[in-house]
Amino acid sequence: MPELPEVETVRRGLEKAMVGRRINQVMVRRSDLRRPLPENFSDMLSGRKITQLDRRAKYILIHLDSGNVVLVHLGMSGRMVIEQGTQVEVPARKHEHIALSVGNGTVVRFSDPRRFGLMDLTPKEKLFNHPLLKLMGPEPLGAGFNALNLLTSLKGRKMPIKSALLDQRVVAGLGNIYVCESLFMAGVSPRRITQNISVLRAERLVSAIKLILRDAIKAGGSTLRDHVTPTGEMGYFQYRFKVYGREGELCESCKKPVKRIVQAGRSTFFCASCQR
DNA sequence: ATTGGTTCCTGCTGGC
DNA sequence: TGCCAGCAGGAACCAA
Repeated sequence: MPELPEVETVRRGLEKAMVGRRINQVMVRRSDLRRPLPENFSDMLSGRKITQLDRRAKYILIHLDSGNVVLVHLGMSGRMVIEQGTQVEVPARKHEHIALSVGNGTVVRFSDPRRFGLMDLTPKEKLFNHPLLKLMGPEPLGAGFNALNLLTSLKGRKMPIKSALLDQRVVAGLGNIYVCESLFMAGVSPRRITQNISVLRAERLVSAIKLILRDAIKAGGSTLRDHVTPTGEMGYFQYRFKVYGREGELCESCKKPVKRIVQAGRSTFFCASCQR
Protein backbone atom coordinates (compact mmCIF):
# COMPACT_ATOMS: atom_id res chain seq x y z
CA MET A 1 0.00 0.00 0.00
CA PRO A 2 1.59 3.18 -1.09
CA GLU A 3 3.02 5.23 1.72
CA LEU A 4 5.64 7.93 1.35
CA PRO A 5 8.52 5.70 0.15
CA GLU A 6 6.36 4.02 -2.47
CA VAL A 7 4.96 7.33 -3.67
CA GLU A 8 8.47 8.80 -3.87
CA THR A 9 9.61 5.77 -5.86
CA VAL A 10 6.73 6.26 -8.27
CA ARG A 11 7.44 9.98 -8.52
CA ARG A 12 11.07 9.36 -9.44
CA GLY A 13 10.09 6.89 -12.12
CA LEU A 14 7.49 9.21 -13.60
CA GLU A 15 9.81 12.20 -13.50
CA LYS A 16 12.18 10.62 -15.99
CA ALA A 17 9.41 9.70 -18.39
CA MET A 18 7.22 12.79 -18.09
CA VAL A 19 9.10 16.01 -17.35
CA GLY A 20 9.61 18.08 -20.50
CA ARG A 21 7.02 16.04 -22.38
CA ARG A 22 3.72 17.28 -23.73
CA ILE A 23 0.47 15.50 -22.93
CA ASN A 24 -1.02 14.92 -26.37
CA GLN A 25 -3.89 12.64 -25.42
CA VAL A 26 -5.94 11.98 -22.30
CA MET A 27 -8.14 8.93 -21.87
CA VAL A 28 -10.56 8.85 -18.94
CA ARG A 29 -12.29 5.50 -18.58
CA ARG A 30 -13.74 6.12 -15.13
CA SER A 31 -14.05 9.43 -13.38
CA ASP A 32 -15.69 8.16 -10.18
CA LEU A 33 -12.57 7.72 -8.10
CA ARG A 34 -12.40 8.50 -4.38
CA ARG A 35 -13.60 11.93 -5.35
CA PRO A 36 -14.98 12.60 -8.82
CA LEU A 37 -12.48 13.78 -11.39
CA PRO A 38 -12.95 17.49 -12.30
CA GLU A 39 -15.27 17.77 -15.29
CA ASN A 40 -12.77 19.60 -17.47
CA PHE A 41 -9.89 17.29 -16.48
CA SER A 42 -9.08 16.07 -20.00
CA ASP A 43 -9.26 19.53 -21.56
CA MET A 44 -7.04 21.07 -18.91
CA LEU A 45 -4.34 18.45 -19.46
CA SER A 46 -4.48 18.06 -23.21
CA GLY A 47 -1.69 19.86 -25.03
CA ARG A 48 0.05 20.91 -21.82
CA LYS A 49 3.72 20.46 -21.22
CA ILE A 50 4.86 18.85 -17.96
CA THR A 51 7.37 21.11 -16.26
CA GLN A 52 8.03 19.44 -12.93
CA LEU A 53 7.07 16.48 -10.75
CA ASP A 54 6.97 16.96 -6.99
CA ARG A 55 5.67 15.05 -4.02
CA ARG A 56 3.88 16.27 -0.93
CA ALA A 57 3.28 13.49 1.61
CA LYS A 58 1.53 10.75 -0.37
CA TYR A 59 0.53 13.06 -3.22
CA ILE A 60 2.33 13.25 -6.53
CA LEU A 61 2.17 16.77 -7.98
CA ILE A 62 2.39 17.09 -11.74
CA HIS A 63 3.10 20.70 -12.73
CA LEU A 64 1.82 21.86 -16.11
CA ASP A 65 3.00 24.82 -18.20
CA SER A 66 -0.50 26.27 -17.89
CA GLY A 67 0.16 26.96 -14.21
CA ASN A 68 -2.10 24.15 -13.09
CA VAL A 69 -0.99 21.24 -10.95
CA VAL A 70 -2.42 17.71 -11.11
CA LEU A 71 -2.67 16.05 -7.69
CA VAL A 72 -2.42 12.27 -7.74
CA HIS A 73 -3.11 10.05 -4.73
CA LEU A 74 -2.64 6.30 -5.12
CA GLY A 75 -4.94 5.36 -2.25
CA MET A 76 -4.57 1.69 -1.42
CA SER A 77 -4.15 0.01 -4.74
CA GLY A 78 -3.24 2.75 -7.19
CA ARG A 79 -0.50 2.22 -9.75
CA MET A 80 1.15 4.55 -12.23
CA VAL A 81 2.84 2.58 -14.95
CA ILE A 82 4.82 3.75 -17.97
CA GLU A 83 4.44 1.86 -21.21
CA GLN A 84 6.36 2.31 -24.42
CA GLY A 85 5.15 1.77 -27.95
CA THR A 86 1.46 1.70 -27.15
CA GLN A 87 -1.69 3.79 -27.39
CA VAL A 88 -4.03 5.20 -24.76
CA GLU A 89 -7.02 3.41 -26.27
CA VAL A 90 -5.66 0.00 -25.32
CA PRO A 91 -6.03 -0.59 -21.58
CA ALA A 92 -2.98 -2.31 -20.15
CA ARG A 93 -4.81 -3.96 -17.28
CA LYS A 94 -8.12 -4.30 -15.52
CA HIS A 95 -9.25 -1.27 -13.52
CA GLU A 96 -7.26 1.16 -15.59
CA HIS A 97 -9.05 4.47 -15.16
CA ILE A 98 -6.85 7.11 -16.77
CA ALA A 99 -4.15 7.07 -19.45
CA LEU A 100 -1.97 9.96 -20.60
CA SER A 101 -0.05 9.87 -23.84
CA VAL A 102 3.12 11.94 -23.54
CA GLY A 103 4.60 11.44 -27.00
CA ASN A 104 7.04 9.02 -28.61
CA GLY A 105 4.62 6.17 -27.98
CA THR A 106 4.91 6.63 -24.23
CA VAL A 107 1.74 6.19 -22.22
CA VAL A 108 1.36 6.72 -18.47
CA ARG A 109 -1.45 4.61 -17.06
CA PHE A 110 -3.24 4.99 -13.75
CA SER A 111 -4.99 1.88 -12.48
CA ASP A 112 -6.65 1.45 -9.12
CA PRO A 113 -8.91 -1.55 -8.39
CA ARG A 114 -10.19 -0.28 -5.07
CA ARG A 115 -10.62 3.29 -6.28
CA PHE A 116 -9.40 4.84 -3.03
CA GLY A 117 -7.05 6.89 -5.14
CA LEU A 118 -7.87 10.20 -6.75
CA MET A 119 -6.72 12.91 -9.10
CA ASP A 120 -7.52 16.59 -8.87
CA LEU A 121 -6.50 19.78 -10.56
CA THR A 122 -5.62 23.11 -8.97
CA PRO A 123 -3.88 26.35 -9.91
CA LYS A 124 -0.30 26.37 -8.63
CA GLU A 125 -0.81 29.44 -6.47
CA LYS A 126 -3.67 27.74 -4.63
CA LEU A 127 -1.87 24.41 -4.27
CA PHE A 128 -1.12 24.53 -0.57
CA ASN A 129 -4.57 25.90 0.17
CA HIS A 130 -6.08 22.91 -1.53
CA PRO A 131 -8.42 21.18 0.94
CA LEU A 132 -6.43 17.95 0.67
CA LEU A 133 -3.11 19.62 1.47
CA LYS A 134 -4.06 22.55 3.63
CA LEU A 135 -4.10 20.87 7.03
CA MET A 136 -1.24 18.52 6.34
CA GLY A 137 1.65 18.35 8.81
CA PRO A 138 5.39 18.53 8.09
CA GLU A 139 7.23 16.33 5.62
CA PRO A 140 8.89 13.66 7.75
CA LEU A 141 12.18 13.96 5.84
CA GLY A 142 12.25 17.74 6.08
CA ALA A 143 13.88 19.91 8.74
CA GLY A 144 10.40 20.97 9.87
CA PHE A 145 9.90 17.54 11.38
CA ASN A 146 11.88 17.34 14.59
CA ALA A 147 11.34 16.29 18.19
CA LEU A 148 10.28 19.74 19.38
CA ASN A 149 7.79 20.11 16.57
CA LEU A 150 6.40 16.62 17.16
CA LEU A 151 5.97 17.19 20.89
CA THR A 152 4.15 20.43 20.19
CA SER A 153 1.66 18.79 17.87
CA LEU A 154 1.11 15.93 20.35
CA LYS A 155 0.69 18.23 23.32
CA GLY A 156 -2.54 17.72 25.26
CA ARG A 157 -3.75 14.97 22.99
CA LYS A 158 -4.87 11.65 24.39
CA MET A 159 -4.60 8.98 21.81
CA PRO A 160 -2.16 6.13 21.34
CA ILE A 161 1.03 7.31 19.61
CA LYS A 162 0.34 4.78 16.86
CA SER A 163 -2.88 6.54 15.92
CA ALA A 164 -1.28 9.97 16.22
CA LEU A 165 1.48 9.08 13.76
CA LEU A 166 -1.13 7.94 11.25
CA ASP A 167 -2.78 11.36 11.50
CA GLN A 168 -1.50 13.28 8.48
CA ARG A 169 -1.81 16.55 10.41
CA VAL A 170 0.87 15.38 12.85
CA VAL A 171 3.31 14.16 10.23
CA ALA A 172 2.45 13.69 6.58
CA GLY A 173 3.16 10.57 4.58
CA LEU A 174 3.27 7.69 7.04
CA GLY A 175 0.89 4.75 6.86
CA ASN A 176 0.36 1.62 8.89
CA ILE A 177 3.53 -0.21 7.83
CA TYR A 178 6.10 2.52 8.41
CA VAL A 179 4.46 3.62 11.65
CA CYS A 180 4.75 0.07 13.03
CA GLU A 181 8.36 -0.22 11.90
CA SER A 182 9.31 3.22 13.23
CA LEU A 183 7.79 2.54 16.64
CA PHE A 184 9.74 -0.71 16.83
CA MET A 185 13.02 0.90 15.86
CA ALA A 186 12.44 3.70 18.38
CA GLY A 187 11.50 1.21 21.12
CA VAL A 188 8.25 3.04 21.77
CA SER A 189 5.04 1.19 22.59
CA PRO A 190 2.26 1.84 20.07
CA ARG A 191 -0.14 2.04 23.03
CA ARG A 192 1.69 4.85 24.76
CA ILE A 193 -0.58 7.89 25.08
CA THR A 194 0.72 10.90 23.16
CA GLN A 195 0.90 13.24 26.12
CA ASN A 196 3.19 10.75 27.86
CA ILE A 197 5.79 10.88 25.12
CA SER A 198 9.03 12.15 26.63
CA VAL A 199 11.59 14.28 24.82
CA LEU A 200 13.86 11.26 24.57
CA ARG A 201 11.13 9.12 23.01
CA ALA A 202 10.18 11.91 20.61
CA GLU A 203 13.81 12.20 19.52
CA ARG A 204 14.11 8.46 19.01
CA LEU A 205 10.87 8.41 17.04
CA VAL A 206 11.88 11.24 14.74
CA SER A 207 15.26 9.61 14.06
CA ALA A 208 13.67 6.22 13.43
CA ILE A 209 11.06 7.63 11.05
CA LYS A 210 13.66 9.49 9.01
CA LEU A 211 16.01 6.52 8.88
CA ILE A 212 13.36 4.02 7.88
CA LEU A 213 11.82 6.25 5.23
CA ARG A 214 15.24 6.97 3.69
CA ASP A 215 16.15 3.28 3.65
CA ALA A 216 12.78 2.34 2.22
CA ILE A 217 13.13 4.89 -0.58
CA LYS A 218 16.58 3.46 -1.36
CA ALA A 219 15.02 -0.01 -1.57
CA GLY A 220 12.34 1.21 -3.98
CA GLY A 221 9.60 0.98 -1.35
CA SER A 222 7.79 -2.16 -0.22
CA THR A 223 5.91 -4.44 -2.60
CA LEU A 224 3.23 -6.36 -0.71
CA ARG A 225 0.23 -6.52 -2.99
CA ASP A 226 0.04 -3.54 -5.24
CA HIS A 227 3.12 -1.39 -5.29
CA VAL A 228 5.38 -1.52 -8.33
CA THR A 229 7.70 1.12 -9.75
CA PRO A 230 6.44 2.85 -12.90
CA THR A 231 8.69 0.58 -14.93
CA GLY A 232 7.16 -2.50 -13.32
CA GLU A 233 9.91 -3.47 -10.89
CA MET A 234 9.11 -4.38 -7.32
CA GLY A 235 10.38 -2.70 -4.18
CA TYR A 236 12.47 -4.63 -1.67
CA PHE A 237 11.90 -3.03 1.70
CA GLN A 238 9.30 -5.65 2.72
CA TYR A 239 12.15 -8.07 3.37
CA ARG A 240 13.44 -5.75 6.05
CA PHE A 241 10.26 -5.45 8.09
CA LYS A 242 11.01 -6.26 11.73
CA VAL A 243 7.43 -6.44 12.98
CA TYR A 244 4.88 -5.64 10.27
CA GLY A 245 3.06 -8.82 9.23
CA ARG A 246 5.21 -10.89 11.59
CA GLU A 247 2.73 -11.82 14.29
CA GLY A 248 3.99 -14.81 16.26
CA GLU A 249 7.51 -14.66 14.84
CA LEU A 250 10.33 -14.02 17.27
CA CYS A 251 11.55 -10.48 17.81
CA GLU A 252 15.06 -10.14 16.36
CA SER A 253 16.20 -8.35 19.42
CA CYS A 254 14.70 -10.20 22.42
CA LYS A 255 13.37 -13.41 20.81
CA LYS A 256 9.88 -12.96 22.23
CA PRO A 257 6.93 -13.32 19.85
CA VAL A 258 5.77 -10.28 17.90
CA LYS A 259 2.25 -9.29 18.89
CA ARG A 260 -0.65 -8.04 16.84
CA ILE A 261 -3.33 -5.80 18.29
CA VAL A 262 -6.02 -3.69 16.65
CA GLN A 263 -5.93 0.06 17.16
CA ALA A 264 -8.44 2.40 15.55
CA GLY A 265 -9.58 -0.48 13.39
CA ARG A 266 -6.21 -1.49 11.99
CA SER A 267 -3.50 -3.94 12.84
CA THR A 268 -0.54 -2.90 14.92
CA PHE A 269 2.48 -5.21 15.05
CA PHE A 270 4.97 -4.71 17.87
CA CYS A 271 7.23 -6.28 20.47
CA ALA A 272 5.73 -5.75 23.90
CA SER A 273 9.08 -6.38 25.54
CA CYS A 274 11.29 -4.07 23.44
CA GLN A 275 8.74 -1.31 22.98
CA ARG A 276 7.86 0.67 26.09
C1' DA B 1 -13.06 19.51 20.43
C1' DT B 2 -11.23 15.30 20.21
C1' DT B 3 -11.40 10.63 19.29
C1' DG B 4 -12.83 6.17 17.81
C1' DG B 5 -15.82 3.74 14.66
C1' DT B 6 -17.68 3.22 10.00
C1' DT B 7 -17.51 3.49 5.23
C1' DC B 8 -15.92 3.34 0.58
C1' DC B 9 -13.83 -0.56 -2.84
C1' DT B 10 -11.98 -5.05 -4.85
C1' DG B 11 -8.75 -8.88 -4.60
C1' DC B 12 -6.75 -12.22 -2.00
C1' DT B 13 -6.61 -15.76 1.52
C1' DG B 14 -7.64 -18.93 5.09
C1' DG B 15 -10.76 -22.02 7.09
C1' DC B 16 -14.24 -25.27 6.68
C1' DT C 1 -11.37 -28.73 -4.13
C1' DG C 2 -14.15 -24.90 -3.87
C1' DC C 3 -16.60 -21.43 -1.78
C1' DC C 4 -17.15 -17.32 0.72
C1' DA C 5 -16.51 -14.48 4.90
C1' DG C 6 -13.27 -11.63 6.43
C1' DC C 7 -9.38 -8.90 5.98
C1' DA C 8 -6.29 -5.39 3.89
C1' DG C 9 -6.18 0.03 4.72
C1' DG C 10 -6.03 5.93 3.40
C1' DA C 11 -8.78 9.21 4.69
C1' DA C 12 -13.40 11.42 4.79
C1' DC C 13 -17.22 11.31 7.45
C1' DC C 14 -20.10 10.61 11.53
C1' DA C 15 -21.38 10.24 16.28
C1' DA C 16 -20.51 10.50 21.05
